[in-house]
Amino acid sequence: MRTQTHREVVRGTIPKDDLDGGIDLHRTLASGQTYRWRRADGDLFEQPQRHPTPWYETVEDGAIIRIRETDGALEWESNREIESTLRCLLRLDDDLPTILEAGPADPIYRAAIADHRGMRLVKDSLYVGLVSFICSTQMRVERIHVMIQNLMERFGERHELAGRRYSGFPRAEVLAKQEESALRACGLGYRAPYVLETARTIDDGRIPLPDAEGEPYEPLRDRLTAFSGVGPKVADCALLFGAGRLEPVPLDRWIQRAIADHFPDCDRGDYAATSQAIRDRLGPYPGYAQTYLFHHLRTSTDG
DNA sequence: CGCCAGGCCTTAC
DNA sequence: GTAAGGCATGGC
Repeated sequence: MRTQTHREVVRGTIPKDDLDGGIDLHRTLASGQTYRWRRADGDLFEQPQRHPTPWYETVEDGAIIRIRETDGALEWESNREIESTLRCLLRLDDDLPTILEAGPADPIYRAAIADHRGMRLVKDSLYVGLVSFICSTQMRVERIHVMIQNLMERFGERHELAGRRYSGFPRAEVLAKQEESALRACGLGYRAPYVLETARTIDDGRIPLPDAEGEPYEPLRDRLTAFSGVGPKVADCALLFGAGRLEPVPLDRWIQRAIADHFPDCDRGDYAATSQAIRDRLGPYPGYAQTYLFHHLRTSTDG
């Protein structure tokens, strides 16, 4: 696989004053929404101590992306202009205070938004979301990150900028050509055949990736479950963190626990009905509320 | 050792 | 249609 070498480093800054509610990169990129970022100093999940933060790095559509927080701005470096890309990927145009204030009055939700200021939702892509969350089943966030980083390093498009190497998220047509054993070697375990089958299904066009912006949410979620390894929960995550839909409330173990403890009236027995009940309960931006609850419960329980 | 992790698939009724 | 079992793997 050839490495694309880029010569010119392009830089820019986005003042935090331009972002309603600011941004906290650690909370946004290490909260189990996206697994395609690494941190230049090592462990993505370690709390960065001071500003400027270490660089967070990934590749998007042929563009290397390096970002960090300073006291007053979001700084970026790349091989080209990427501000509009960043605005999309990190949802920088979302009005965080308005969105979060519109959530429910319940104390657990209010505690969640008070403790994690600046956490934004991300928007990878439907494809990246599907592959990432097929890998997520019965797996801890930190280990999903290892799996996806392995896939990127072994099968992603390679780039070089200023002497540093970067890998993109592997394309479906590349994954489709691999052997199952090669995916197992990335640590995917029993999810390897699911990722392989989904990549092949997309690559050969058996099931086209739907346009996730122009269709009603629930039929869309049900359609995605046609992909191997994709049930309602994985489909919800792919739509929320990949496709930019804000309706889904993925029901994982943590959220099911939160429903039992804090919203017991929303437990309707099966996934679709419970999901709709909690969605109606969480206000106009259910996906945002869910993500704050998930991150809050997960980080306050296991430390 | 057993239990858990951003569940899904297959099989049995 | 719903209910069990199986599934890889590492951390605790």
